[in-house]
Amino acid sequence: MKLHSSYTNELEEFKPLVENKVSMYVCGPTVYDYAHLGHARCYVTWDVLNRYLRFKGFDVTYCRNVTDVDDKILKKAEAEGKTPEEVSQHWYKVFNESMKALNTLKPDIEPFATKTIGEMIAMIKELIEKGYAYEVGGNVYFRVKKFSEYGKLSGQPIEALESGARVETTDKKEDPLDFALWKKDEKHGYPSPWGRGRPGWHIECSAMSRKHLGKTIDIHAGGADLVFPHHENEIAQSEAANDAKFVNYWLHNGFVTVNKEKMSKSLGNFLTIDKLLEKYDANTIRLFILTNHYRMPVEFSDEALIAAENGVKRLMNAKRTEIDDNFDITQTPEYKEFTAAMDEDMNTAKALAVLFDLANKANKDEPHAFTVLYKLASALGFTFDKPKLSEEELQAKIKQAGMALAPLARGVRGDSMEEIIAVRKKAREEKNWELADKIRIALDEAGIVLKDTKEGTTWEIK
RNA sequence: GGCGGCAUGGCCAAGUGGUAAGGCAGAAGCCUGCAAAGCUUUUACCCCCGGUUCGAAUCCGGGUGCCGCCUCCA
Repeated sequence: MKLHSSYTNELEEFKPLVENKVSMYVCGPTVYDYAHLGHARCYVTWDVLNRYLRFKGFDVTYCRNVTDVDDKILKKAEAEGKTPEEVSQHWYKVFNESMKALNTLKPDIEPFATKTIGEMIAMIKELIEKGYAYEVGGNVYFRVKKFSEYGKLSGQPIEALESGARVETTDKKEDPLDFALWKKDEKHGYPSPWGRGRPGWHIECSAMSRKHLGKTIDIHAGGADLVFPHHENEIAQSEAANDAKFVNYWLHNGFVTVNKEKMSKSLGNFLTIDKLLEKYDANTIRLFILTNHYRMPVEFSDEALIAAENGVKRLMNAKRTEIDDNFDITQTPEYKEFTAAMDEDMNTAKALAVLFDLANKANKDEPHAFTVLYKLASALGFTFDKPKLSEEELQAKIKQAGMALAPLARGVRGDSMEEIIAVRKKAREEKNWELADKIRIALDEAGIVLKDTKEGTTWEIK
């Protein structure tokens, strides 16, 4: 499999450190607000990588952190009169629900920053001992110029960074480029050798990654906006502290855009996952995301989501057969096309074309086509399960239709689908098309779709 | 200003040297009592100008337009 490394800016053959095992770290959310479509894109993209590597037989350890110590959390807590813990716990729960609703696999390890403070402090101490960091009045900074390879990920010459660096008037830093490892904070801080304070954002990932996955890992992924400074700084911290290469494959996803502009909190042009899920299901959002290559920008629009929704219908409407687990899909040309596409830096657009091809074949009764479709689509995180309705919800729908029908057809009580279909069948046999159509419309309005086939009439929930 | 990316039919998009996958939308036909679903058919001078080549959407040079990062940000 080839992956695009942000580090070399080239496609590279993926070779894990340990054969068949993959360690993968994805920068997780700062939990203080709703996640939006941009976040969904990120986490769905890496969910697909995670799933696909497993599908290929790799033993993946997927770690995605939760940043629960941050200025924004403190600010929110203050504004709402809550503790920072209450705020982060609440929004973590919301985030989790969104991820579940999007049908992403739960990471194997989901470390919290607040539970890794000890490791962060230890790492900062190591950096100070090695001369890569220094303390000034309760703050600790990383000495950027000391790390000679600084800028290698973002491709920025150090001079360029220097001229653009922000100089704060109150700053006690030796150099404007230096960034904080530890910030003094008497009020909400944690005890440390430098007094009470909080960790800087970058050290969190370095420490959590080392704690859970080791000094050198296979894959580190995240949004393209994290390249600089976040990932650049992670490299500096980790490699300076560990004397070892930090990450073998740096992977970055592109943004979701609105009117060609990046969707972001600050621009206010975002759509939360919550809101989105009210209108579109997880498959639709996933198809919308996977239609584009993960490194390219994706332009959001309702038109695009509706197109994705219709595409999902095509997949879901494929003629279903029993899944034959004994059938070896790896010998099929479709499997080969699919994996060839995915192996080429996750060419999901091409992989999707194979899925549509399989749907067409299933509809033409090609044997095993649905089995292959089901398995390949599942590898991308699509689900063929219908949204589950409780018995009560289903009864409510049937009753709604039954009530609408009662005045039209004597004897219809609307107790069961069998009864309603039988009434319609009789109407059709009597060529009473008007009644037959009204029954179909009433059911449709209640969210139940009828399909007339040679074998008889079937129904399903919309 | 520094670094990086993108420009393919109405919309989305694949495609890195041999005359353009796929999806959505549209049109026509089949099927159907009518539908829905499905099946079949159907629309491209690949941003512009040069160059290399027998041959370029694909390589090189020069333009034009758009976007991202350089500050918290997926």
